[in-house]
Amino acid sequence: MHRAAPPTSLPELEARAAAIIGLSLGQLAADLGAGVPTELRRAKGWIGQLVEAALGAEAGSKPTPDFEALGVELKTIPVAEDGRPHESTFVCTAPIEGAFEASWEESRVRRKLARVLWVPVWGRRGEDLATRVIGRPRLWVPDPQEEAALAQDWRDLSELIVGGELHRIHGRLGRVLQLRPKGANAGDFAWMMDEEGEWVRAVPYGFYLRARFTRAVIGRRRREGP
DNA sequence: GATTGATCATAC
DNA sequence: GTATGATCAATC
Repeated sequence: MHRAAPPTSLPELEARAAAIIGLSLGQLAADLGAGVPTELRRAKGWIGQLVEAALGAEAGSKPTPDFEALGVELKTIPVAEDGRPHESTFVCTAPIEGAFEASWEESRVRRKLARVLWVPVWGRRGEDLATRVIGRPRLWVPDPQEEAALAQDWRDLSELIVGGELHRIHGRLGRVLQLRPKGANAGDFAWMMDEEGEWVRAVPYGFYLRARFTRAVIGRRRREGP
């Protein structure tokens, strides 16, 4: 797949993102010389990777922002016709004992979400990938209220991990941020410390943004379609 | 229909 | 295995 060179400025990135509004994923893939998977079930990250290539995000698996020089993270988000997100948004894996983060300010969640370029993609579940359409991008910097909500959830949830209260962790906790499994499958595990300080096998967790939070974020001052 | 727990692909 | 990119599918 052809990959654009990284944008050198924020206006350049925003111009590129604006230039692909209204394109179908089929058109975008063709422009980049890429094929279109027949089912997303076997290619869950494909849309994100396609938009990365189109906008010139760095490839690879580095724990750095997609647009490193600009400090911008790219997130595609599947949305319905009314602009509401269909899904939660993965942020990062949760820290395990031995690599926990002492403060919200130093957390990966905060760094990841410092500046996010949201690219909505219209489509219905099960819809042919090629016919889904790129929506209007939004550059998001959390406002003080949003950051406060994120920080509180992060602290509450991190406390459970650091305190080893693993049995209390489930997806219903958190107003805007939640902890959910993030692994290859149910057999996947991580070594974590329980309340007694014993190392135990536990499912690896990840932080996710709730869909209703993302909806509020990308819906700020929305006057037109996504 | 929304949500939670489970799952899929790829790079290094 | 850990990071990246997320959505699936059973259940509420």
